[in-house]
Amino acid sequence: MNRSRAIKEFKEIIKKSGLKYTPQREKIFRVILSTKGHFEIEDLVHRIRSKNIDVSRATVYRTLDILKKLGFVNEVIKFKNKTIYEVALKEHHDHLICRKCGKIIEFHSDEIEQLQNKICEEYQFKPEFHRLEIFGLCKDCQ
Amino acid sequence: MNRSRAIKEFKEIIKKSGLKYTPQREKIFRVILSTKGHFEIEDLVHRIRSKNIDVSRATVYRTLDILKKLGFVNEVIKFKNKTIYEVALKEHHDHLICRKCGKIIEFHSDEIEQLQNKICEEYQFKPEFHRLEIFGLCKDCQ
DNA sequence: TTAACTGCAAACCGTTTGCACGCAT
DNA sequence: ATGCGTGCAAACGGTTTGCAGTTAA
Repeated sequence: MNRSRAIKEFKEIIKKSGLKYTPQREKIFRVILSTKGHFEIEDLVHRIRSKNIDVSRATVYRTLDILKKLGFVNEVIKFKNKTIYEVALKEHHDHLICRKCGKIIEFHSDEIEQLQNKICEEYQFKPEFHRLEIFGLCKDCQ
Repeated sequence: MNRSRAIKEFKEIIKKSGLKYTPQREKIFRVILSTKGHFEIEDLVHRIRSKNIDVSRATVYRTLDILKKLGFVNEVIKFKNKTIYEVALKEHHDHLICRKCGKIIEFHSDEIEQLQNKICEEYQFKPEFHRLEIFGLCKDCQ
């Protein structure tokens, strides 16, 4: 999905949810869309500050919460007490996380997804979403 | 592994690591071993308090850190800014987490593990440990 | 008009840390 | 003897919240 399409959809969905479409929310979402890969909220706040966009920290936190609930971002992991997010516009994937340099590599495996579904059936568990993180050393850090 | 065997091993390994085997550390480890399933540190502190064991909160945190480094406990997930641990005496497994009632169901799949290894090879990534969490609704909450 | 939203600063809460004293080795 | 470990209380840092003023609908 491209950027302007995403913003349009954000606007529609936010209104459909009975929420207000404010300049702050759009600005925050735009900055997030210009992010490649993963981000944490404090980085987002700093990026916003450096662009002289006047949105308060509190609003950033509150907006992230909405974006998460509406499915525009995913919470990837809590790392050292900070929450790391990603834009949810791409296909589902999982993560290889280098515990030395912190690099995050994305991958996807249909086979693993299928096995997960099989397991959920066994336990009569209704899966909604999942997270698979493999920690270790990347090529460069070994 | 049974409890007294685990404590003995803890004692050996902690000394081998050049650390001191203190009464506090043993007491904390005993309380953890008497835990079934998963726990969070504040619960642990309260359990310890209720048994009139005099160990400070700071020492509990510091000991958990050691236990984690030595592999006696695993950090399962950070949930609502709290860290959830589990005793690492059983075989590796993954988790189905009910987002309504919070129940955690454990499962294991050799097939998934093998696929993970295959993926790591592809990326020349050296895996050390992983976490697979499937969120959804358990049998009772659907 | 009015319910939602925002900015601010203070509060929150899990976790970490500096320091003086204590104890395992 | 000595250096690691402990308890205490204060600090930390990410996140949340109460409130008074503002704004989208």
